[in-house]
Amino acid sequence: MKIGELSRATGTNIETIRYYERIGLLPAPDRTAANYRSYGDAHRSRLSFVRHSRDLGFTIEEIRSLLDLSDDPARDCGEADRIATAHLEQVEAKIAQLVVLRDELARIVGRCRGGVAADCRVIEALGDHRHCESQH
Amino acid sequence: MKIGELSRATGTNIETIRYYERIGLLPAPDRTAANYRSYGDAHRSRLSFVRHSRDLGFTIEEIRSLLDLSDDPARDCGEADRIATAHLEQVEAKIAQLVVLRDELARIVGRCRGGVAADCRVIEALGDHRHCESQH
DNA sequence: GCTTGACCCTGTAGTTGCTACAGGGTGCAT
DNA sequence: ATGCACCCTGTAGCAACTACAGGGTCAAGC
Ligand SMILES: [Zn+2]
Ligand SMILES: [Zn+2]
Ligand SMILES: [Zn+2]
Ligand SMILES: [Zn+2]
Repeated sequence: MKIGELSRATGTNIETIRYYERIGLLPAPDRTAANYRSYGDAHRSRLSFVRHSRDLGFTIEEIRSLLDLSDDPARDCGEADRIATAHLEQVEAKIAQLVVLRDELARIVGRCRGGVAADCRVIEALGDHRHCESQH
Repeated sequence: MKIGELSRATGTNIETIRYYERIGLLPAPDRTAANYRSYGDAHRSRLSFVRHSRDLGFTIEEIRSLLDLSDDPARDCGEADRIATAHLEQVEAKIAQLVVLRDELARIVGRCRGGVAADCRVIEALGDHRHCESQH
């Protein structure tokens, strides 16, 4: 499989595939006589793992650890659990933070009654946190 | 006011203040004989506006537009409203996306029963989106 | 046999919003 | 005069890509 096929098979940008190779997330594949990268099924499933994990929000370093783990099938899977649980907690924290932001923004947007910038409640609210009802 | 005082007054890193000046978000202040930046109240309130807007998640370019608007008090404030409303919608979209992610992650994490990596349901789920119940 | 177009290669620079130096100058107290 | 806190410029780093520039390869069609 050439890089374009792998790209289509996994929905990954070609430049991203080369990037993953450069940072050591994907192993360097064999090359054809013309120096083209030549991938097999193992590459495809490894890249799918990476993309799916990225889609779920894991960082590259987290994925690196998860790949190390799955490369070593006899190891205890506790670390995978820890990484995934920590990530879940981060997502929850991020949601909580965005919800506070959303409520504050909705309050701010709702105050605009039109008119000139000098009288705009939106601009006033952005200039002074004391108009806010939440910490953020 | 020297840059350190402005930094303390607004809770902004000194390097960040210089960065904002470099990208044209804050006007270059006067300098003392020793070439130190010297700020006044107008700078302080402009920087507060910037920081507060950043805390609310606006991008630098959005803040640039908002500042242009507030520099021109006779202009109609409709654009401020549009920027803030668009940003609110983005925050809502991001929350919705993270909620989907959180639910999927919670499902994945909940499936780990311990044991070796070869049998881990977390690693299995990360490798194959077909185990997922949502699009993400 | 020669061109056209799709594909591939390397290497580098750009994105966002900062943050962290390195290597130097200034100002005040002891 | 020497320490220390503070200031200056300029550059490089972070995450995770993305976008070229400038070149090579290969099969199809004329
Ligand atoms: Zn308004
Ligand atoms: Zn606020
Ligand atoms: Zn497990
Ligand atoms: Zn999935």
